[in-house]
Amino acid sequence: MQAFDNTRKIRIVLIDDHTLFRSGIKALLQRQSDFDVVGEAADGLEGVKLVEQLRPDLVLLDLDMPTMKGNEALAQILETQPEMSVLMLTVSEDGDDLAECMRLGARGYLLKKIDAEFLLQSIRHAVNGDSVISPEMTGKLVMKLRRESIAPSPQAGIDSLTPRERETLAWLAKGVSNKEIARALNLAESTVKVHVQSVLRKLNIKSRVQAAVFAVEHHLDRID
Amino acid sequence: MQAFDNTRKIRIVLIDDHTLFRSGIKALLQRQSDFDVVGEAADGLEGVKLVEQLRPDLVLLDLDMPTMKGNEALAQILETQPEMSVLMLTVSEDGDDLAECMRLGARGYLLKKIDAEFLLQSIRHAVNGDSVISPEMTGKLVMKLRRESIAPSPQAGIDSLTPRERETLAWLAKGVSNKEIARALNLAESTVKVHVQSVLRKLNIKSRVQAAVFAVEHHLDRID
DNA sequence: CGAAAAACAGGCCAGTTGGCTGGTGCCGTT
DNA sequence: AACGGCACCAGCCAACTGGCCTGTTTTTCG
Repeated sequence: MQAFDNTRKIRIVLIDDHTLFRSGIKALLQRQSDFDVVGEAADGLEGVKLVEQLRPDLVLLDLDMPTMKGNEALAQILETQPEMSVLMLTVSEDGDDLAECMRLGARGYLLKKIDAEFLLQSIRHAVNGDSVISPEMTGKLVMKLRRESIAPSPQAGIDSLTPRERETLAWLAKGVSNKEIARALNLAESTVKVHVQSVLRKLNIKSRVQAAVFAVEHHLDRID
Repeated sequence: MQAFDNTRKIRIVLIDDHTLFRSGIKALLQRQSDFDVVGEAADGLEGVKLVEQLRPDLVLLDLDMPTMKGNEALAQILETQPEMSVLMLTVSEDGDDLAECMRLGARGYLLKKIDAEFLLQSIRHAVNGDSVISPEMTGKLVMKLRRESIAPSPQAGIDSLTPRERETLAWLAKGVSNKEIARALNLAESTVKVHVQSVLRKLNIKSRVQAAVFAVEHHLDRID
């Protein structure tokens, strides 16, 4: 279970745009004999560079930051260091934020309202390779799972859809008619029909109903 | 956040086939001033009856038991008391066990190797409506999520659907035409149309596409 | 039992969809 | 300049859908 060499301190990098918050967390972590905050950054861009330089054992990363959003920073960090333990530490209780970060490969997702002890324990879990999620958010993850538990589908064709086709599909999944989609996208109905046709052909399915189901199952039903 | 009336003790039922284990957990819980173990059972069958009699605030349920498996017991409990907080407490680190229990509606999934403090905290989280999962297992849940997919939604009209209408809806969600549904269910097409009409009316939606999306989002797209 | 609910069936009609052919213009690559 | 990909638009037609009508039979339940 103990995958981490516990004779060495856990080297941590802190990335958050709130200076005061960083100070507090840093003080809290430094009180622990086995933690060492080796660097901090106030935005994603700076943070990514810092992580690449310092190669810490763990990164605490805020989601809502200027210049580079936390999820982008997460993606960049994992691109060069796929095994890095990154714990998201955020105020966002949005299930989509949670899902996106975990899909990207975050080691955990913690809400800022957790208590100190939970944070400390979570960090230790994380460096040992476990995933941690705030209890308030676990339910949302379960919800995602329950919804998405049904789908062996033509995943392949999904990439071949053009932006316009995706957009049309998203509207289609709302259950509206071609005419209404045309009005929404400011197109002729005939154009919408062409797009729908393309979607059906590319996904190798037979009806718009199946297209709608496909869209829902692959989260393509949001219009951005 | 505090959904639970904390002036009252949390009434707990313990279901596990290992007597010694039950005794230990019971002793542990009784040491807490806010916990009260009101009943225990050595197998699922007995446990389900006990839960229906006692209506506790929370159930600790083992997965691996004789006569009735924990997941069956879970399903039976939730059938009569859908809001019951059931925490699975098991040795199984199988991701599929985890996923099945959470899909069925368990409030949490805890490994027996967790420490006492974590169990106590988890119980408190659970009665407050949060979901809890052993950190070692959270990663497996995330894995499931990364492979599968999404969707939130409202509507209580589900209950008003008759069995035949549900069946029709399930077929509808496959994307087939009324004629094909008729063939599948051995009905006249006109009958299928009536059922579809009823579904649209009862769910207060406008098109079969929306009905299909609804079915998928509510897991009504399986034909039993 | 008897009433109510559900399931079944046929038909009518306007509107929509699926599937097709053929056309225009734009853009980036070659 | 030629090419392919994308977005756009028009029109055709058979088939299907949504909505609504009238009924009958079966099931459910007080």
